[in-house]
Amino acid sequence: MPTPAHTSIAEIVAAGRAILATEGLDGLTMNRVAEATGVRAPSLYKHVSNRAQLVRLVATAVIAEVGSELDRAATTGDPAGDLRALASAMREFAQRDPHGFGLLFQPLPAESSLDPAVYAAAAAPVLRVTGELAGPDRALVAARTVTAWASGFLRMELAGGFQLGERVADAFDYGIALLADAIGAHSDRTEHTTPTR
Amino acid sequence: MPTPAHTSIAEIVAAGRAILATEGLDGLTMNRVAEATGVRAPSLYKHVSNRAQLVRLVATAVIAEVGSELDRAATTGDPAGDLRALASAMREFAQRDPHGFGLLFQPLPAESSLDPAVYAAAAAPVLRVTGELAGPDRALVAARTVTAWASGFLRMELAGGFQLGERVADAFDYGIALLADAIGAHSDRTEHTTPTR
DNA sequence: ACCTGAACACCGTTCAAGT
DNA sequence: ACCTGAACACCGTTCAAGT
Repeated sequence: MPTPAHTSIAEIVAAGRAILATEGLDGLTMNRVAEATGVRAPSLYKHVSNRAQLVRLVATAVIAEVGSELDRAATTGDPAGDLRALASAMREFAQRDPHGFGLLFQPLPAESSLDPAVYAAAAAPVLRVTGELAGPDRALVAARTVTAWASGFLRMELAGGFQLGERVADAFDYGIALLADAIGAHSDRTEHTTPTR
Repeated sequence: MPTPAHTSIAEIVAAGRAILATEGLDGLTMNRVAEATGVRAPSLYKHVSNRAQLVRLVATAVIAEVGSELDRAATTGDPAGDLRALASAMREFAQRDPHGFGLLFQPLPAESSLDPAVYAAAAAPVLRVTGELAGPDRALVAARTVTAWASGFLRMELAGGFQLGERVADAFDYGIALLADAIGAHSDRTEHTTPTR
């Protein structure tokens, strides 16, 4: 007589997501997840192949969350204002859930990267706004520039990497204003003589 | 009769640094370091207080290396060219030693951050170049913007985070050209009516 | 078909005992 | 004063045995 499942992949990932937020990546152990799902550790292997895959699924869940918050944030109407709103939304996420944010762009065990569809959905609001600012041909390179800057800034901030004085918030404001201005100025939409060298 | 030391803190950190490069952070175990220094794992605790401190010392060594490479890179004469050279030097380091690079800005066990003097030395060449581009008042915020962008970009690249097509190198070139232009344009040195809003 | 306890190889770390 | 083996509590993971 088959035993009914006491847990599920969805419950396991949700438990892992919660444990990551409260206890960090080191606290995300198979035993801890098993305890949270009311099962023993070996049973988890009926649902995930190993801890690395579980971590990858949790990271995908985090990316989906960030994407939906970005989606809600970019509603200013003004593209430059939207870009600022996107950056602020990322910063709020990072400060609310530093462990979750820390899992983004973690060089995960090379085998397989994250679900491309989830990745694309999270990138969509950024691409939409940079497209409005820079035009369609430069939307992607501009989105990569903004995402790289924001993720790098926030990671440095969370890691305590700004040690040389001055207010960190000033550097954040400077950075996003600089990027919004420059990306708009380099648009292929408003001008056709491009000022690149 | 006292036993002479078979190893030293310098040898331990150097061994850890080499193991990090070849086997990654997960491979940097106390046993592995002990083996490389010709000693048993418990003996390491006469020289470091725990693995977290050893990892922190290795991270400090990595930062020092990056700093010295940045120092050698910024020799173009032209500030914008120097900024590009700094970014390229960081990219070359990241590609040559992804595990070492990955340890930069890792949210380390909060207790103590890295040695501020080493950190300041590594930041110095970036600050010098951004100072030439943006003027002394904006040198720090500009340096933070460039460092955030470069570290975020390279981390995303190493993590396989650029999944939406187009050449990654194009996005890198776009980003550094945009930053060099914009930081120069926002200088408090060449103009006194600042175009910030 | 899923769950379990027992087992294995590995961690980091402590500590009494050696020299 | 430093090094060692033995031990402890913990990992991730496998597997035969239960239902």
